[in-house]
Amino acid sequence: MADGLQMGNLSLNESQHAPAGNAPGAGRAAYIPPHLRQRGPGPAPANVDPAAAPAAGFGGPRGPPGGGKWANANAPDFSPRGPANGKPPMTNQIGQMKPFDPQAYGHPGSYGGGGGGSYSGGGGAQQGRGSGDGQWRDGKHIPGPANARVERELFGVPNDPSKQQTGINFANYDDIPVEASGNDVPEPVSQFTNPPLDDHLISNIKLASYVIPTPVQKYSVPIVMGGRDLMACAQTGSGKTGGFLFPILSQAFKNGPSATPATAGGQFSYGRQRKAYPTSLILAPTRELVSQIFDEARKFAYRSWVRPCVVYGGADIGSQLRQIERGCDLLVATPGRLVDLIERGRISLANIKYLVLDEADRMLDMGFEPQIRRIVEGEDMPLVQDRQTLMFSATFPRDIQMLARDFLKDYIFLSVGRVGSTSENITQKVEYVEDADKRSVLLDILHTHGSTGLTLIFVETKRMADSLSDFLINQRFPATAIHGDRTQRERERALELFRNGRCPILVATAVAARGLDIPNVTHVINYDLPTDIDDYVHRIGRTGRAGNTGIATAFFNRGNRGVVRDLLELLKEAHQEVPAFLESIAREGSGFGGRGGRGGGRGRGSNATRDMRRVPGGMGMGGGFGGGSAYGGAAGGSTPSYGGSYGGAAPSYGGGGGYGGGGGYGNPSGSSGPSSWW
DNA sequence: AAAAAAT
Repeated sequence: MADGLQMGNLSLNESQHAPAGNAPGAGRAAYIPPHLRQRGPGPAPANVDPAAAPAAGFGGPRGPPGGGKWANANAPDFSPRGPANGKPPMTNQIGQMKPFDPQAYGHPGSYGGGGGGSYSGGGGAQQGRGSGDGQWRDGKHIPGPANARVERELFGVPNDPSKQQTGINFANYDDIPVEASGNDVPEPVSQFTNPPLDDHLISNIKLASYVIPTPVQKYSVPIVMGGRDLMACAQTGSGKTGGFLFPILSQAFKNGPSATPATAGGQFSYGRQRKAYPTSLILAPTRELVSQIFDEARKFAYRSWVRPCVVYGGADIGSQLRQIERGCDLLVATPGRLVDLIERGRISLANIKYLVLDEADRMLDMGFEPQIRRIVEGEDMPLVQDRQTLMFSATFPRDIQMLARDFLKDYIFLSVGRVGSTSENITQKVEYVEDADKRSVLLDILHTHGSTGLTLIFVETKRMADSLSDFLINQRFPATAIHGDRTQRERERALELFRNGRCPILVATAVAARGLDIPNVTHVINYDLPTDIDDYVHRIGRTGRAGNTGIATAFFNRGNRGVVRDLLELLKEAHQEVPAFLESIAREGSGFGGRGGRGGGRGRGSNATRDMRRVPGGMGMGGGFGGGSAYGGAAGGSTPSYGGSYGGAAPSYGGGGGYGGGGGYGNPSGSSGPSSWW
């Protein structure tokens, strides 16, 4: 529709996206299978010179920088700032998740019928988006002008409870144990100071009212800034997002943009170049999570030259394309949509300096491994030694360990205490409730619990989510629902209604189980218990965040006896009260093995959050899969040690025949079998 | 078994 018009309009400004400069290795595109990679002469470099690291990525010239060209502080500012937030006029564009805030979002109506009309109206479309509107000029970072309205939108007004800060300096954080292992682990930092962090970033951190780094951040900042790869077992509420955004953005602010590879689109050089070359890529499993990370990125990129972008499915791709065209330095994406955009030739990964996989275990659970491998190994992403890779995962099962081995080099392993066990911020209750009684028990709880805080109710099916929220609404409770069969717009609206407290009761399926950081969730109710204890851990982790306390109630009956043992173990580990019926049902089950399908490995192999590189047989099960030969005969398939220092059995990269042995690596059962190994 | 995710 108005697409063509807008493209045309933009083209005037986008020509500068034409490749400039000459990036080494830009021609490399051929897929190199994992088992042939990283096999250079001997171990990967034990350490990367912190000073040298950025040189590979940021630092090169990039014509007029993306930010500078249209969000130019010097450019004449005609027009009121287009879409109030300066974003593309789309209805379900990420970040537009606050439809009720006219101040922040202007007049949504004006984009409805008019389509691109108002959008293409001159400079309006090209105003700063409130983030990433600074520039890089003459080797210097020139932050854009301050903008009170944008600041309010991004950071909220001081003391606004609806913008309660999350993931910040609560004394309780000191109780969260952190374990770092690997070669030459850098000393953690204790404050947001320069050095090592860039001043502009620090000022944005201050605007966001972050005072003291969380434990993850204390470690991740020096690790990432030191050029090291990272595998972190941590939850979102632990400040994980800042953990990767801070060092990445700080380096970017300090070193400026990197060169765009010259080859890009070289053989298709007709027309203008509309391909974007982000320097940082963050992958996450769900749209909502990606959206949330993007919102954080906008905060910390405020007034900088770095332009954050977001892409995900279910939303209009046209507006996402336009967004990307206007400059895309840091891209937050779900895997499917990213692959789509790569196929369309609109995004190249050749310039990636930082790759972040967030909620990696969840992404594998959701079957994203092929897409992730394609993105990381099958496109033009720089090789593992030419980029920095950070993986975050709540758990560290074998398939994640394998991913870590393939994607990371000489990484530091960080383990942050898991929600619900090491922190006792969450009071867990388990009640015996038959299915038929669940509704009335729920009503009791909702009546008693009062109106303070938000209540998140988890159910197992989408149908149940709808019917339960209908039921609650009929009972005059302000409820709404979120699940995968709702449209993206409905999902975002539901989440926003919940966040801002208009609908303090949210009925959700697994879509909301992980990663979402919603302040003020005081009560999580597992109306239906999940069959996987990891899911349970994630769900209750939606409360008790940022050092606050929360309550988690679970309805348990015999239909849930599959998780009874894991649940029992978890409650004990978290020093929670264990109801007698749980103990006795657990004993009933022990008769026939009690561990249903896959119980055996749980809690050790599957839930592991330890650095498995030095654990003999560490990849979970002693025998490993494929007869133990999958990794060249390494006992238990433990991750190869780069230094070869963990004993003879572990293959080191330089060791001849390390991978050869069983020939198992490329074997499908080896690379895709982790979930079916039992 | 269900859910999520590109169309």
